[in-house]
Amino acid sequence: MAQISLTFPDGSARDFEAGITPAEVAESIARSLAKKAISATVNGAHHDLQWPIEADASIAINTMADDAAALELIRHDCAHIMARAVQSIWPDVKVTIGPVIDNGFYYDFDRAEPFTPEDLGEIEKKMKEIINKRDPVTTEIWERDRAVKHYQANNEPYKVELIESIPGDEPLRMYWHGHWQDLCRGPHLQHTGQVPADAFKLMSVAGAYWRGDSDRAMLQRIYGVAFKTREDLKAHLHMLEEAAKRDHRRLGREMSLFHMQEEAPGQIFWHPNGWRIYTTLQDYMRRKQHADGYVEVNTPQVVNRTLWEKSGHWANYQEHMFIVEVDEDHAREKTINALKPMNCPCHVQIYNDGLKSYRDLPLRMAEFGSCNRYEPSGALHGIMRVRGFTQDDAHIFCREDQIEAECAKFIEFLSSVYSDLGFDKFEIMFATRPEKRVGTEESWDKMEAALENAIKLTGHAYTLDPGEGAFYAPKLDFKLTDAIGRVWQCGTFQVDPNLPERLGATYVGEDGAKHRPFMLHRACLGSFERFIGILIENWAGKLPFWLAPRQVVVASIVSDADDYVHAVVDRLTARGVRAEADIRNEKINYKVREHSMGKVPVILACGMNEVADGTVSVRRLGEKQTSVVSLDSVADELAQDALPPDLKHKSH
RNA sequence: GCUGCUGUAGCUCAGAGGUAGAGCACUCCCUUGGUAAGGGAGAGGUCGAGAGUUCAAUUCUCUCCAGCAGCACCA
Repeated sequence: MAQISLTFPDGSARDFEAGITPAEVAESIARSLAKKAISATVNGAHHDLQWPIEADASIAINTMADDAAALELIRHDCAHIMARAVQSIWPDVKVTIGPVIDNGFYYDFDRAEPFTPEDLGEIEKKMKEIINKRDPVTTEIWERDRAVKHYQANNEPYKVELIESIPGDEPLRMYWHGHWQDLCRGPHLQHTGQVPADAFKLMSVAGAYWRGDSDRAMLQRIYGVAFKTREDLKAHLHMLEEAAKRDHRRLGREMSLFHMQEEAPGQIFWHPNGWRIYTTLQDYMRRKQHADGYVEVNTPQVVNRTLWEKSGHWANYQEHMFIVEVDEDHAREKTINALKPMNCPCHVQIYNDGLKSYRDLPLRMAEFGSCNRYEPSGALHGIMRVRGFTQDDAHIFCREDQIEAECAKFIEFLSSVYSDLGFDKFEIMFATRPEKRVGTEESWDKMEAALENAIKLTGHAYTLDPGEGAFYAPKLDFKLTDAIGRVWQCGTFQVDPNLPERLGATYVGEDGAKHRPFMLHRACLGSFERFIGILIENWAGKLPFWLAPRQVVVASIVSDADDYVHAVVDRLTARGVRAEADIRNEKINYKVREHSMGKVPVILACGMNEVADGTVSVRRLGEKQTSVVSLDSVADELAQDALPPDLKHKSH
């Protein structure tokens, strides 16, 4: 037997016979280690204890103390145990795949009847039984024909299809959890009892297409979460509750920001409070863009189909457009229009009106463009994914040699906006030429180099996203991270040589000849609607003072202070602070509770002491402490707080 | 769009084959209270829409609409 040398984490090495398994290695070190072992890391790869090692390697034996390995195995074994439980309750259910995902796992089943919430409880119970059996997990490599025949005989067509899609030179690995068998690349735990029986929970069942293809069968996917300990599970469930409390749909209702109703699906009825956030944000963006050299325009909502035919939207985007047919009696025919789903074709119309010189470039044309897209009903989600929205859209018309500078300028712009809005962390995805594309290699080289150099110029890190560019040019996507670690793609910067071509945009160059400009599509927030949703969830409704729809409530403690309350409100209003009076016949406790729950950042309480001294009692949201301060200094402080960040920077 | 679930008062939800109930919110009265719910009274609903079964439907069935979760989509 050949000898191999295995190197341990402490740097020591020992010789073993080739073909030894990590389980045997662990056994040779200590009995107790062999019992505790769950898997091995061999040459950096996650390795089953039962897989033989044939050559020299580095090896580490993993136990439950190794978080990454432990969680992966627990979740993966949980998926198998769930599938086994399902098949033991309903033997005719067909199994497919069951991978590990963030915090848990899922498994897709084919079953005629839907799983109900009660079914999930029953499955959980069965899973616990299986875990308590401590059935050994075993594995074998099978010949392809044998595996196919096996699954054909067992009426598991999805497994047959899976096998057929695995390349011929890859070994097919089978796993058994007790008598239950599954095709799986592994690794797995040693026995089912290593899965903590009190640290998993089946969460939900939902449809999912077989192989992610909407033309294929709809399967039933059961989602579960699994952890090492019951405490971890409880912490996770608690976190989900906290996340649900930030849900912008819930906060939108509680704070009376907006509502939606079924006569206008996917469109928003903005209430005064919500619209104040919207206009404050829009005013801010307008100032920022103006300061950055943009001109602002506005273009039509309803545009004849002929323009969409020219732009290519009619051919490529029609199913997402609201079509408006106007029956013009006198014309004896219908005029077909579409609500604009994007602003770009209209911006080219403004560009095309009159001759443009190279001296006009770069021309940065911005519009808070209201767009309508007929999104599939299942895609709608609160104000985050809607059918009517407004983009902070702009198109920069420029020469090819200006792309790099414009791109760098935009990255700086976006970085400053995100930081003003409370997002310090964002990521740049650089999407390069896809397989199906138009244009010469030389032009792709230039466009990609321009974007890459621009990023480098700004000193930001970026992630390459190969092959994900548009068919005509590369692009950058900007993803920000919110307060609870979720990632949102909002900003985008897209080079476009295509649309100017289609719509015949030109400029007169230094040589007196006509040239084709490039068009750079760019957005920072994406859509105001979605971005406000993100802001609400990021701040859990407690928006920074300058963005808060209701900034100050001045509350009377006794009604003799009512006149003073009004005077305080007037004083603050004059200083640009959004202040309102609460002189209702309620106790101060009641008022404090209500406005705290309404997420009003500052409550100023006024009783007879304050009236006498010309002071107010200040209570800031989230703080129990109050302080009595002179009205003059509070007015100064709040007036300063109410300034949007761009104006604040100036005044310092 | 697909699969499943849901739709009852402004909100959160209970309910039953015989045309509905709670808490909070709302209105009025009492109370003037010092930092997260003072007390009392009152008003408020075509039970998502349409059709069917039935003596009778908000309840059962079907269709549609909308919402929720996930999938697919996001040129």
